[in-house]
Amino acid sequence: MPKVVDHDARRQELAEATWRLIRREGLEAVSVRKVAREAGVSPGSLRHYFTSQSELLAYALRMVGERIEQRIRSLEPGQTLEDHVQALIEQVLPLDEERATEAVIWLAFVGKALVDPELAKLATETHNALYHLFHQLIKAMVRHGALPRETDVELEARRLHALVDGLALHGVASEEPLSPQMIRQIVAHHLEQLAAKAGAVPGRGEA
Amino acid sequence: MPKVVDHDARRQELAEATWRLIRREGLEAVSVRKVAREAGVSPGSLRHYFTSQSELLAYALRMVGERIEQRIRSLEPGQTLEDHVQALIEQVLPLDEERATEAVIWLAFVGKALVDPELAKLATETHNALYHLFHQLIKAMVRHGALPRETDVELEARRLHALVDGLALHGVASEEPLSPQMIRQIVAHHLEQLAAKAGAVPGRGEA
DNA sequence: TCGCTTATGATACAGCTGTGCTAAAATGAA
DNA sequence: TTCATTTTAGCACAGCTGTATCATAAGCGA
Repeated sequence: MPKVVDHDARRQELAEATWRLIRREGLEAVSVRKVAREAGVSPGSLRHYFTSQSELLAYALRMVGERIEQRIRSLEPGQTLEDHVQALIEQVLPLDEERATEAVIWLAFVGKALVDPELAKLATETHNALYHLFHQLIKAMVRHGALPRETDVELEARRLHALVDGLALHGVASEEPLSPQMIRQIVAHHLEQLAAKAGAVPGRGEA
Repeated sequence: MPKVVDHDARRQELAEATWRLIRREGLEAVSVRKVAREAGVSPGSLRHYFTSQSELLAYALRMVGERIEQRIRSLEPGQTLEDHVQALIEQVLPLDEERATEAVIWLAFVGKALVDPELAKLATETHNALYHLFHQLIKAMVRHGALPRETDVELEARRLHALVDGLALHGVASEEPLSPQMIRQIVAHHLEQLAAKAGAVPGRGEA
């Protein structure tokens, strides 16, 4: 009989069990034994796939990033540029259970990365990747005339980045979290306000 | 010889030791023994001031809130309303070591509150208090004509709140944190942009 | 069939955890 | 001083932690 699942698929299952655990009980609750129990395997077996706990955690975090990345890549271009930008941003916001879980995991890791140099490197990678995305979005919108030509791209990218991470945080807050509707509305409003001056300033051509 | 310090002062010292520990090693690293060692007392002694660990943590978090609150209260009104608002917001942003420590503590607690119902209640209180402050600020600015009359106060308060928490997060990020200058600039820019339409729309009087 | 690799399960170890308990020390009033 | 209260220190308990080691079991090419 052939192997039911291969090595990588098993690692992914274990990572998903880790996600569920983080989502339910937080990152601190993640222990080798609990993850194994959650995944329905023995602790010794888990250890066969991940030599150390940090290796498991790093893998679990990396998979979150890849899942988001894949979702973004498979996003077909929207009607207008603004719609597309909104759709892109919504991929990293806790608008459904799947993305809420990702947000919780992400925030938990960032919190731990504040003091764990090992995870800090990984967290910084993801952080910078997201900033880079926002930077490109802003730049593209300026290029297409959706944003004023005098827009400070870095400033707006950092502002959008902070807003999005803040919304993610508030969207998964324990009590009375920000509703998906409100989150969407805030993002839309932010993009509108960004573009406001583009309409007000008629000089869209060369100076 | 009279008592060198009284009961409450001792509790405060222990809370500050807890802060230092959280700042240095994270919330997970907080154990009864470590806090006691950090404060230079025996674990048994610590237990005399705080019956349980959660009582210590709750006290430590509450004290952060009170310190911020006191800083805000002792803030003398700025030259313009915009300056005052900026100064208020800056009290909760990691612009120096003291406020960075507060931000780390706050974020650590929020992370833990995601899964700990005990702390969730306390975290929600602080969260709501900050939202309430922002709500009042926006409302005051609208009343003073610094913001357009048609401003959606709740929306803008939530947006500002998310932005501020996001900036706090990025300001204490492990590697290449957002610089205080950049944080200040982003807040100032946000407030300017908020006010932009107030100037553009001349109808400041009755409709 | 044999033999090798991979996978699994179980156990053990040292270390840390929160908390409870007990006895000593220090303090302050009588 | 004497006495009662507060404060401190230390120890013990049960439980959980990451990790290492080992023996068993399963899969699979020869």
